[in-house]
Amino acid sequence: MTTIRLTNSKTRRKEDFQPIDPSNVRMYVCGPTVYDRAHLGNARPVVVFDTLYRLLRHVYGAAHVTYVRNFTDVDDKINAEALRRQKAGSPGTLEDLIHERTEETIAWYHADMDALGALRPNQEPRATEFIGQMIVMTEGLIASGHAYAVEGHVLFRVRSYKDYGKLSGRSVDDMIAGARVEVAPFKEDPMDFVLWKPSSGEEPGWASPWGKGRPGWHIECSAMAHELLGESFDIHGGGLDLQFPHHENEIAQSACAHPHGDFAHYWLHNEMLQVEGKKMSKSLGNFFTVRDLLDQGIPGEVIRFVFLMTHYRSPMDWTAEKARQAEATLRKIADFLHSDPLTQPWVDRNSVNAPQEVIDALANDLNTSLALTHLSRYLKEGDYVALLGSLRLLGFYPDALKVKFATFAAEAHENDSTSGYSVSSLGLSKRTSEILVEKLKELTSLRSLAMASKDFAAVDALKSALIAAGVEVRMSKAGVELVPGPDFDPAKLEALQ
RNA sequence: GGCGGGUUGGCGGAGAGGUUACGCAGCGGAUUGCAAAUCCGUGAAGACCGGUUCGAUUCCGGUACCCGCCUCCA
Repeated sequence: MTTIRLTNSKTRRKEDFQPIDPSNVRMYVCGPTVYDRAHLGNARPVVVFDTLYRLLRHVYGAAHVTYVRNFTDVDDKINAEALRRQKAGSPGTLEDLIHERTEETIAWYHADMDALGALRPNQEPRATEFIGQMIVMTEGLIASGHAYAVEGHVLFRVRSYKDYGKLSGRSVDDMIAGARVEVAPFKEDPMDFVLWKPSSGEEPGWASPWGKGRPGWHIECSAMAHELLGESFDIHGGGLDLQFPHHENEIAQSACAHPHGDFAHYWLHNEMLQVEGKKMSKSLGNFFTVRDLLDQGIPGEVIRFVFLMTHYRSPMDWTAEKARQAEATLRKIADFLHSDPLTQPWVDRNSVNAPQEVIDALANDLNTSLALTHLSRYLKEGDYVALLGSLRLLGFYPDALKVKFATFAAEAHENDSTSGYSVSSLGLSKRTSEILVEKLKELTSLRSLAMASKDFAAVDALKSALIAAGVEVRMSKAGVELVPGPDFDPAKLEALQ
């Protein structure tokens, strides 16, 4: 069996992955706060852990992996948006409006992440469905002396957990020395963090032993991971920015609440995303969502491919140039997949496996970049089976690639014995195809005239016009081919009429 | 200030203690009415200083620079 090796943030080492129970490998990944469309940075951990999920399913069997990713639907930004809508006259209670907002955001999230080829996790719990468990856990922490209630708040007593700071390599004393946070006066220790806080009149809240309130951010993941995966599970993932304080606090809560378990055995953190060399931020004006890219016509497969080009523990720079390269490669792959079926070996697409070297690349701490290198080689060598298996493992669907990326080609060919036209059309309208064929005929006849007269002016004029419309023009002894490229604009083509 | 990560050829980006990464771009050639596409070939690297070693871009230490986190942003 393939041994998966993963860099464990907990030990700062690359380790052999040994599941607690190979018949039920369990992974928890911190999901989004559902207050708005997912931005591109949100998508990186989704693709990273989707890749790991697919690898785990490959190695242990699809039925033996449980992947949980939460939706954080308790949040000040959600409340603020709901309140804004209420004040703008939307009907319904504040709770209704909050629910409406989170439902709509979750639907967007699903649509956007589906477009990236990410499998849905086995479970996607929402914080609001686990408030009871959070309260029970908080009560337990108070009872065992790890937390204290004060002024409607419940705070975790950081000093009560000796390993606090171990995951992120920080000491409580150092952090206090360098702290820039304003400290609430009722905290015993400046680093103590909130498990429960009171809700004011217009904020959503739940009844609790400490009055009407809502949970702190960190407790939800501890409570849901415990409920769905148990006291100990295998992998906990998320973005590097969550390592501190979020994951540190999760560990502290869980370890103290469930002293017999040891929470997550392997912690994985993906590095952050940049855009054209800079941090993506609203203030720099380089902030965009996954939906923005999709709407610009950049397919999800391109986004996924660009992500996979960079190792997950390196910062990834999103650039237009990378998107261009990724798209060019996907087009080549699609053209190859779309080539004459008779030249390709017959395989059952749904069962073909990736070559071992691709599995090995992923098993070596998710070396997706190396996996893509292998993939390019299969393309170059025309190894249909290896390519198909690799695409599947990496989360690309051959049929979708063909529809989105395979070239439409209108081709006129002639030789001594035959001449004719062939059209292969995917994803273009009938009208566009017809115009393309018309232009092809026109170009072909102009060209034969020019070949005799040696006056190529008319041919070149038509050729330039086609190129301007984003259509690649290929002329050879065998005939003429028109291939709409990435910049193809049907409107410009039609204007040539 | 504290903590963590990084620095590979024009650009992107891997592996491996000694032997070509690879992709894009470039250059040369084949091909073409001209191009495009395709194919063939090709130059170019390991921030800096020191150590370990027969040998380091790869291991260890230091320096410089860059990035992130410490602010309920993945």
